[in-house]
Amino acid sequence: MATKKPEPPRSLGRQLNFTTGRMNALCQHVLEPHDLSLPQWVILSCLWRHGPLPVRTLAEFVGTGLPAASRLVDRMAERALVTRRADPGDGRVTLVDVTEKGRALDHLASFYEQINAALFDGFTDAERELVFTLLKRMEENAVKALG
Amino acid sequence: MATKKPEPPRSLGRQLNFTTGRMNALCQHVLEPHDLSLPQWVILSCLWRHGPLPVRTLAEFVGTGLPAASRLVDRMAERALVTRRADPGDGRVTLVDVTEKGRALDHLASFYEQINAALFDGFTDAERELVFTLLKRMEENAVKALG
DNA sequence: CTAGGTTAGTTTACATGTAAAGCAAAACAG
DNA sequence: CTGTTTTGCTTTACATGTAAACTAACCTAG
Repeated sequence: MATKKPEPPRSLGRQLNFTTGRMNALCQHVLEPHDLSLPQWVILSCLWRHGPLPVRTLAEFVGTGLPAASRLVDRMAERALVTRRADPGDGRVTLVDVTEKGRALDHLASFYEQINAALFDGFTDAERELVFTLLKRMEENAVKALG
Repeated sequence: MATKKPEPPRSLGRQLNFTTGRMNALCQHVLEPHDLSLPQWVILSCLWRHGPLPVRTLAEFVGTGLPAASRLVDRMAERALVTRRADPGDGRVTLVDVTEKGRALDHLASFYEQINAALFDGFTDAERELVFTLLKRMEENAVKALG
């Protein structure tokens, strides 16, 4: 009956994207009841621990460009999770701070540990360390290859 | 001078997303001269090796839902890289096939090996195997945690 | 002080992802 | 055969990512 199932080649990119994708799906699944997306949680987790911050700092923390961070802040501000205000010391800087409503979610501050635990289920301590080490080395190789 | 640099916690999700993000940036960088995005390359690489295929099969291969795959095919059809036609045997199915113009790019068929090589630079064979094994186990754990 | 360059942020245009609704064809139950 | 369900795909609405253009504020050289 020839079940047309093209076998994908053994590609690192494929495996990385699939693993990361599944993990992000799991994150979204856990955050959904709280009406938070993963990038929004990252922003909040940054603000919970380090006071008001410039948009640039948030962008670096989230790992995206300024425009993406700016718009994330937009939406979160619309939902009254954060506020914007000009930095009194530097008129260019927009300081983002968390509101009461945003702080009310700070019980999610260590939700990522729950994800770590789920993904690392059955892993030895040495294997967990290895995962971080290997991923970091690949990241550095990618950066190097980008020139 | 207090360089405000919030230290992110040691999060697997963070490391996975950053490593994968860097690698995808590298992929886009390599594909850019050929006017191909990474998902578009994945579709083509599937069509190059296995004849005309239904949209569903492409979606599974790319790792996204049907709507995303359908729209990818849209754009690639606009650029005359692929064609759509109804499956003569099943009127519901849209068969996607690569055009001459699309096939002209098939020298990129093993471009992912170049990415593998760049990311694995300095890795022993055992380490490369380990990366696949560990990533696969995490992926399975994520799927399991999703229920 | 002013001119030019840099920096921070926003806005716009566009590619991609998901979820949910809609549609047409096939499969199935009676 | 007919009515219902399932399946495959598309469409729409929306969140997110990037790149490039634009604005505003700061910095620096003169």
